[in-house]
Formats: sequence, structure tokens, C-alpha cells
Amino acid sequence: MTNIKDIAQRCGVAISTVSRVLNDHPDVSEETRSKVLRAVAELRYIPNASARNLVRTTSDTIALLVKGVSNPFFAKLIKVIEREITLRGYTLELHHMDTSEDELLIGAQLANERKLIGILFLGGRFNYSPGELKLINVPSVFCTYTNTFGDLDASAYSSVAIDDKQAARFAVDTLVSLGHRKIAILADNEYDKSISELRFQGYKDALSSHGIPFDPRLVACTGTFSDMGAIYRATSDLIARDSSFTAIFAIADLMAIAAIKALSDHGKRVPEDCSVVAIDGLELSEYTLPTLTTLVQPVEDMGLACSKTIIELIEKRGENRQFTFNPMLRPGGSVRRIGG
Amino acid sequence: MTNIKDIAQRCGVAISTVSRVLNDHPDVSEETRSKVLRAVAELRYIPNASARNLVRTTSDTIALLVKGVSNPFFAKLIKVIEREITLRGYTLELHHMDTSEDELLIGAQLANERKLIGILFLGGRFNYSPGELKLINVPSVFCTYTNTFGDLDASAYSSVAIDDKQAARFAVDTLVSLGHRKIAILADNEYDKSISELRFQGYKDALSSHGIPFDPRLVACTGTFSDMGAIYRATSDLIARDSSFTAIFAIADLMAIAAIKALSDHGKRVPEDCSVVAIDGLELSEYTLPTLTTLVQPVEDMGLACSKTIIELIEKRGENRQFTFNPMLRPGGSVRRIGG
DNA sequence: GCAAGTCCTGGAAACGTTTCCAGTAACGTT
DNA sequence: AACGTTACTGGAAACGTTTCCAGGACTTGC
Repeated sequence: MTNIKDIAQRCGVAISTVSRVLNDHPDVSEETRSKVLRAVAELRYIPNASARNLVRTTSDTIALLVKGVSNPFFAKLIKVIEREITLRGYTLELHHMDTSEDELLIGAQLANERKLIGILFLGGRFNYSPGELKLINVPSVFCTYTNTFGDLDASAYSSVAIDDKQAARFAVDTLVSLGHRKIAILADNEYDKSISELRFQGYKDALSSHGIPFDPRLVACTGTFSDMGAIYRATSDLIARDSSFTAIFAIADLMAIAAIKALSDHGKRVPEDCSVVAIDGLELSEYTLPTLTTLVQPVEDMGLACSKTIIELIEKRGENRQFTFNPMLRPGGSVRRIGG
Repeated sequence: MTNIKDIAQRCGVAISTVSRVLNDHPDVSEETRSKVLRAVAELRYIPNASARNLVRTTSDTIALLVKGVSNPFFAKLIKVIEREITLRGYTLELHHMDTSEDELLIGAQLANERKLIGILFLGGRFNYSPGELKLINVPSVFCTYTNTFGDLDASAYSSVAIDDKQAARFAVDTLVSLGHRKIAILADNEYDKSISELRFQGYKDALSSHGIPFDPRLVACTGTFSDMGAIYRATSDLIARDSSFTAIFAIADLMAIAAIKALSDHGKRVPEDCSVVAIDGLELSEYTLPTLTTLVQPVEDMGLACSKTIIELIEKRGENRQFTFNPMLRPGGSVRRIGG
């Protein structure tokens, strides 16, 4: 491998000069600059990232810590994020975590050991204490969830999410406005202070604002966002328990799809016998039968917000901030006016 | 940040001794070992990866180069791979490429600059020449495709894939055995020597083995694996062109799902008016209406094979090898005997 | 003609490890 | 008692950069 010394030697200049050329420092004559660049090209010189990182006591790597879910929504989000990050010359490192692991601890450890310059948290809970948040001493952004519980100062963290509670409320409102009153919910009630909890809250809020009593028998708990088998079984259990509901609100598209299958297998047609509304807005959901009525998360915008924010934080061009996007209703064939 | 020197100082030993303890070298007394380990714990010492990589002239990072597609199949595969890689103490770096980019060139560049110890290629073409393959001077594995064209020596590369041609043949055989003879194909004919070409070959082979003439009018070219809108339109075009077919073979589950929607929108029911078979075996496809008849790629095994192979190559415990898995037919509701 | 400033360059320290080499002490062997 | 072994340890070079500091060669202003 050719290194910076080889270049220096061949050009008859000092190592430091080569370094200056490579890092676009101003104080170098046009002549030496081009001489060095020519040598770099000829010798196919590729700088050694470890050496640079060592002396700079930093790296060019942003970690993406993904938790639990393997939701197609995440796949798209990751794609957008990756594109932006690499476009800006940074590198993205992928880490997957189980639901049981503590993302902040793992993030802190990684940040030190690998000299990360930033962390993107994807999925998981958000019940951090201010003290816990301080564990992470590099810029970080929490994607897809935000501190709606209000116990954190806005300057203490960055986040990108939709207004989950609002989205759920909107989904349920849609159903109510079509005459539905017995509305079941399909949710993953794994952790507290999670997306799931927020959407569940929104569901309850919407019911109460319409004077509909909350019925715990209409809650189907899947325990997962991604395991469609479990979701299917949870829906089947729900039907077995009380099949008087006329609509289901699923907190994720994939849940709705599994639920529709379960309903169909139990002889309930969608939307004739049961309406279904979800949150996510996957492209896929436009191509199911029936197509899904769902609240679309602006995944492209959200991905951009994530990468833009983390890069601004890293380059010290911005402060911590919270993005809250509004999901848009995408009407599909999975809902119908009751008795309609 | 505390470093190895701090530990050495506090313990009254040399830096080299601390290093030996940290790297589990044998020649160190039990007493000093425990003394050092205690200090490491107390000072919360975390070794600097850059420094280690610099002197070792290597890193602990394996890159995953994903091309084009954002197929849910890949999402699952990536998850399995990531788990295994981190379990073994390595780090996974994620790079996404456009279809237009040359993965080998990019891989070679990355390998040098970031001192990668291995590369996993995911998706894309496989028409490399032996010379091109030599560009990559680190262990690498090509996931989801293999050199079925036979112009490469088996010792020159590693790969993990299903027998794509065989899978396609099996899919079409299934349709023929149910009496279908006018079988359309839905494929992405972007690159040569790709998965797409192999499955297309299998389709043609199967037809000819049953004495069915190949009809180019029954080929719907999507130009993409992932853009469901494009797939939908390709299917609509197909129907508009010649709707006499009684079955569709889609080379991916997602394509089949979009196709079923297109068929339905044109008044063709699946499976009554048209049968559909695909390849992938996504979990999702068990929950569509109708459920998909599809050839399941053993994603878990494939992911394990990828990570196992790359790690063995890195640790010099194995040679280049090619894995070819056999997909299994998962019967669904999307096929029916003709006239049945 | 000289001081002050500008522009460019070279030398060398520093970053935090690993690893080679040499060296010491204790120990058993002859 | 001399010597080879063994078990452990310390010192120092090396990895390939960046960056600080100093200095030389010009230019400019007086």
C-alpha cells in the first residue's frame, strides 16, 4: 500500500505538505498542489482512515442503532438515511439490538470505543431520564419517537417522529365519522413510553372525546410489530373473545394486513363486515386487497430530517431540535360507512 | 478519555503488559492480570479502535454492499447477517448502491480506505470477469446470486444463493401441472447475468420442456424489484396487450402482490381467472388475500451461510465455496387447476 | 536598505495501540 | 557453581496520519 510518505518522496516535498493538499488547506502553491495531486492519482494513493481518526481522535462514522422491529417502514427509512449520510462523506455503521437491550448503554459504549461522531436511534422506547441521556456524549437523533411526555428539556435531545397520539386520534376519528362505535385496537404493548403507548393513548382519547366508553375486551395485544403470526393469533383471539366490533384500528400497516387475513379466515369481510385503519402508509399497502386506509408517515422527509439534523449537530451548525410530522390520511378500500 | 498508559501507570506496570492482558496473551502472571483488569474496570477504560487498527493495519469491519432493491427479503437477510457478525465481535458497515454503480470498484476502494476485513455483496449483477474479481483483495461473499454461467473457477469466489433457474422451472412446472399453458412472466430485466436473467431462463426452459412455445408478448418487464407502481403498470400493460394468459409467474413476491392488485382492478380474480406463483417466500405473503403460492428462500440459512463463510475466510479457517440452497414450495391460495 | 508582513514549506511531536526484542529473576539440571 | 530454561516484564519502534511551530524566501512600506 502506498502511503503519504511515498507521495511526499516522489514529489520531493514534505509529508505535511501532502497532508495539506489532501485536506484542502489554503496555504499551498498551485504548483505543488497539482504536482501532489498527480502523484496521488498515479500511485493510486488511498488515505488510511485509522491513522487519520487516531490523530484527530474522532472518526467519520455515524452508527444506526435499530431496535427490534424489521418493519418495511424502517427499511425505507434506513435507505433514505444511508443515502444522505454517505453523500456527505460520512460512513454508516449498522447495529441491531434486541428489545431487551439498553440502547443508551450500548450507544455510549460504541461511541467511545469506535470514536463515533453520531448515533441515530431507530425504534425502541423513549423513557430516558435526563441523566441517562447524558451518557451519550456524541450528537444523536432519536428517530420515530419523541418525548411527548414532556419531562425532558427540548435542548437535551433531537428527535424525528410523527405526532403518534394525534395520528391515532385521527385514525379513530375517521372510523367514528363513518358510524363505527365498537372499535377494536391492535397494538404492541411491550414497553412503556413507546410508540405503541402513544398510539394507544390516542385511541383512548378519541373514544372518550366521542363519548364512547373504552372497552378492554377490544384490545388485542400483539407483543410485536413484526411477527405476523403473532399478530394473526392476537386478532383471532380478539374475534373469539368478542366479535361485535365493526372496526379495527391497527397501529401499523403490517398489523392491519395480518388482521385482515385473520378476519377473512373467520368469515368476516373487509370492509363489508369490518373496517380497518392503520398507521404507516407503506407502499405495499396500496397494493393489498382491499387497499389499506392508512395514515402515511412521510418517510422520505423523516429520513432527510434525521440525516440533516445529525449532520448539523456534528458539524456544529445547529442545535438540538424536535421534528414532528403530520401523517396524511391515504384513503383505501378497507373502510366503509357502517351499514353502508 | 483514559488510555492504556493510564492503566499502566496506575498499576505500576509497562504499557506492553497491559496490552498483553487486554489481548489475552498467555505470558502474564495471574497477579498482574487481575490487577490490570481491576484498573480497567475502575477507570472504565475503553480501547481505541483506531489505534489498534492502525498498528494492526486492519480493522474489525465487514462492509455490506447492498444494491438497488429494498426488498423485504433483504431486510430479513440483513438482520440475520448483522446478528451473526456482531456476535463474533466484528462490526458491520452499511453501504447502499444505485444500480448504475460498479460494486466491485466501490468495494475495492472501500476495502483499502477503511481497511475492511471483508465484504458482503447483496444484490446486483454477477457478470464479473476473473480480472475484475481480483480487484477485491479482501474476503468477500456474494449473497443471493452465484455464477451459474460457469465461466469462473469455484476457488475464485464465494457465494450464497438459491438455484434460481431451478426455482423458476419449479414454479412454472407447478403451473403447468395444473393445466396452465399460457403463462405470463413478470420480471425485472435490468441487467444481464442477474437473478432476473436466471429466473427468466428457468421460465423459458420449463416452457420448452413441456413443449409450450415461448411467447414474448407474455413477458412483462418491470425494470425494478421494488417499485410496486412500476410493477402494477407493467402488469396492466400486459393485460392490455394480451389477456389470454391463465397464469403469471412473478420472479419476486412483491411483484406477485402488485400483479394480483392489477389483475383485480382489471376484473380478473386470483385464482379463479388467473393463477399466480412467485419466488421469495416472505412472511408477508402468507397473510395476503389470497395467500401467495411461492417458493421459499431459506433466508435464515442463507444469512447464516453468508456470515459463516465470510468469517471463516477472514479467520483463514476456510476456502472459497458456493452455497446453493433449494427453495421449498409453500402452497397458497393464488393458484388453481385450470377450469377447476 | 531594512523591518515587518505574507506566503509557502519542512521538521517533528503527537495520537494510542501492538509487537518485537532484550532482559531479569527464579528454578531445575548437571 | 555454572548454565540452560522458563516465566514474566519493560522498553522502544512502528503504524500513517494531522498539526503545531519555526523558518526561509519574497514582497511591501518606510
